[in-house]
Amino acid sequence: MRIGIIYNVSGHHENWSGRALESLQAEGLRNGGSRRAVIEHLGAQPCCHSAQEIFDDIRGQGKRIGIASVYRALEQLVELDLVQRVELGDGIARFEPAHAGGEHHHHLVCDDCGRIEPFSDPGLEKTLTAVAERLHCGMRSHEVILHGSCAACLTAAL
Amino acid sequence: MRIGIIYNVSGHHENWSGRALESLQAEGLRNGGSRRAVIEHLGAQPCCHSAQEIFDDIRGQGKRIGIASVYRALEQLVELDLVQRVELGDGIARFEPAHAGGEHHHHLVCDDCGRIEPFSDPGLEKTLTAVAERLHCGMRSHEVILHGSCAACLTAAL
DNA sequence: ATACGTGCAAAGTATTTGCAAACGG
DNA sequence: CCGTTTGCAAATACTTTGCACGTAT
Repeated sequence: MRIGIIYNVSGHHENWSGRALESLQAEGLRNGGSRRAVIEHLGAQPCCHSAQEIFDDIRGQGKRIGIASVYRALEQLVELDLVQRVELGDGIARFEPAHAGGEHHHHLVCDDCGRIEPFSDPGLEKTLTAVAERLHCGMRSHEVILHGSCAACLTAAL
Repeated sequence: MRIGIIYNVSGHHENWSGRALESLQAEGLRNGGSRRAVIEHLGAQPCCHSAQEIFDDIRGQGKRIGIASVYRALEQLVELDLVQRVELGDGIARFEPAHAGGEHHHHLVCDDCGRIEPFSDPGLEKTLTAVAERLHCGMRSHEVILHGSCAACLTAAL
């Protein structure tokens, strides 16, 4: 099944791109066109996208870029904790800006229509922190995936 | 990084294999040697394994099996909700018996040593149910992945 | 000037598919 | 028997790597 995207969460960080570019500069990395294009693309997205989607979109803007550069940029950004890599169960890795504060979101995958719906829940975050505490593990990130039917498919099934 | 396994959760369902074989029979499916071998292997494992690991283990017992049969069996079992497919962030799909009752577990991935530690938490399950309720989604399964350091690596780092 | 960044093409893995032979009921 | 299941090999899909050339600093 093809997995698509539903944009329901509007609050993506306004200036994640700027922060990311600064972080790279602080690392002594240069500012070539491809990595910058990937960062700008990610910063404009409210939810996760695959390397292929990012590549296609950037090419669609008429820019010349290779898919290898997309993967290389993503790898570096993940390494610096600026990007979170997400695997939702269809064998394709997706990537989205990692937000430092409480703007974290998770994903609901609709097994009927394949769409991805982001959601967030403060109680869930608190519970996860408590669980990590109990396990005595140094939790650096976490990821929750709900599988089922999205609200739209549930309604349509009536 | 290579991801390995830590076996810390002992309570895997005693007779999952039997139930799975019955379900297949009820579906009118036949009982060939390869699918049965995959089911018996899964039933004996406390945590998730990749298709390649399952294949290697079955071959190691001297049985003749093709990796395509492993993938085909897993696909059917996932379809019937007898097996849960899990992706932990390294691009390899893993599979484990899906337990109907409350014996569900989740995964802590140690980013230092690569091991996978299963854990369970009743409070977490309740929170997830509540979240699904609030989202009005028909939740059929869910998956939580914690990334960080396992207790052993935290201790070693002192 | 020099080391890092990039595009392309080739290689590497994980997974799926085609097919003829083997097998279960 | 007849349709399912299987092993093998080939094909596919996603991702990584090698390398020569371009570019930022």
